[in-house]
Amino acid sequence: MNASALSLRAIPFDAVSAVGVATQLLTERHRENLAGLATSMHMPRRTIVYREETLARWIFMIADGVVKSYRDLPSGKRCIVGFLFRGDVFGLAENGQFVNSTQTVTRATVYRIPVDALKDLLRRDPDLQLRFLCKVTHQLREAQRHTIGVSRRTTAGKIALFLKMLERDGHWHADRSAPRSIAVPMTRADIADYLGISAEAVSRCTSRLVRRGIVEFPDRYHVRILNPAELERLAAAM
Amino acid sequence: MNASALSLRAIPFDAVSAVGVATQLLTERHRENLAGLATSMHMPRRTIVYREETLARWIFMIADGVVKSYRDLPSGKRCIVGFLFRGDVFGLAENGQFVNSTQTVTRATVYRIPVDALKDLLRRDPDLQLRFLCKVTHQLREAQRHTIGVSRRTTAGKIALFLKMLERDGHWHADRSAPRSIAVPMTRADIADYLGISAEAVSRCTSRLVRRGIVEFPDRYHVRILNPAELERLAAAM
DNA sequence: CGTACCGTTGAGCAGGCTCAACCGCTGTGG
DNA sequence: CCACAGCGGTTGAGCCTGCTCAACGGTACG
Repeated sequence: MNASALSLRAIPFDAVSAVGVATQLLTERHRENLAGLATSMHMPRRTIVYREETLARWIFMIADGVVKSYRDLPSGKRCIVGFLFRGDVFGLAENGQFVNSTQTVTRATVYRIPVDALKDLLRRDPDLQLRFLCKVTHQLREAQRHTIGVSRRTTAGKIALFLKMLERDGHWHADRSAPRSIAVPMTRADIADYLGISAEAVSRCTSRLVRRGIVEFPDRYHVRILNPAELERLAAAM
Repeated sequence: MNASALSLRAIPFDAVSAVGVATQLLTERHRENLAGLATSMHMPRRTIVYREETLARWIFMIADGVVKSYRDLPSGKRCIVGFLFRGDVFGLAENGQFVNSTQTVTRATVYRIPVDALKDLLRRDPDLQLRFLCKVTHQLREAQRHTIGVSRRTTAGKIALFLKMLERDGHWHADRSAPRSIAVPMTRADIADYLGISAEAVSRCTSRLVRRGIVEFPDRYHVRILNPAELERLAAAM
């Protein structure tokens, strides 16, 4: 087991030097302890990790790749509550059941930890537990930011905010050889379900952004921001 | 200090008998330990508890009343990320600063706990900390549900979901003498900012619900659900 | 008693949804 | 090797709903 891939990224409770940047919360010792409980799983893209309302015996941590957490509403509409990246945790249960379904967006490496064993470890190691508390708090704030993004009136504002989120959260797996090129690993339909708009609206809006010279798409799964100031303005505008 | 008012309500990780119902997470011992650190504060309605980006030295727990957590966007628009009720925690920091502003919606009793002292306590008492972890996880799920609500297309669906949330979360302070009458302590503008719609849309929609005989408003701050099935249908319909 | 603010309703407009067609790519089977 | 089906993405046409601006009544509070 390569424990160095076991990471927990978040902005700490306390003030640190770099503002607004997620850092690695785990020490080498923490990672070794967790690695003792974890099973590493490699998954091809579009693999269902688990389905909502099934028995939650494990907690998952992402070593690499992207996972989406979603719910299928009674109407048949799908709602993506979050994209999860390297250093994120998922699978926290309610009443012993998963609340969302999760599926890999890209090829992914995921660590699976039995929930009972993790609970024991957290009870024995309050310092490690505090880091998990920090991580969950971080994800709570991310969820709140997502809500703010979805409640934006204009489609352009939602898309702009979404691209900035990808730049912030997804840059750990971005292509290093092409600076300022951001990976967009999900489909347009995924983006639509995440932002609460139709896939057509996503497509129309990105096309307009391209025509206005604000961004460009080298290929379907990468975007380059040409005019950050204008994108920023769109994101800020209500 | 009346420690019995110190509560932490959430749905536990593990399976329990009553599904979907938040329960008290703290034992008497936990409450006493917390009470030793906490200062009780009584606040009139519309009191700012703290402002975003200020130094976060305390964590807050609600003994009674309703608090809103919000952010003012650059455009001047206000976005309410959540309403907080009895048994909720707020003030979890990022980089030593509060991320949102909070204000009381009703008269409220709030416990203020120094963050350093709480951290020490949580380090000494891993079992208590696990309960806080459960609580934050619960609030994360609430935030996700909120996102799903906001991404609903129709105003009627959003309002219906909002009323069901009030019925679920707010019933601890509902008027016992008028069964099935749900307290709506916030203004229409608050509801609008929470749901990401205009105050006019809230007003128009509630009027229509009244005309259709689905709900009635005995007064401005209470609602009675006359046709739960129809409301449910509206909430489910996309 | 006056003054705000909250809530409601109306008129007009714009933006996004729905339905539909079309293109390009991929994988599959004849 | 090619035909075809399926999916993801894009674009167009028309409709609908919620936003904006505006006016007005009621209530709470100084």
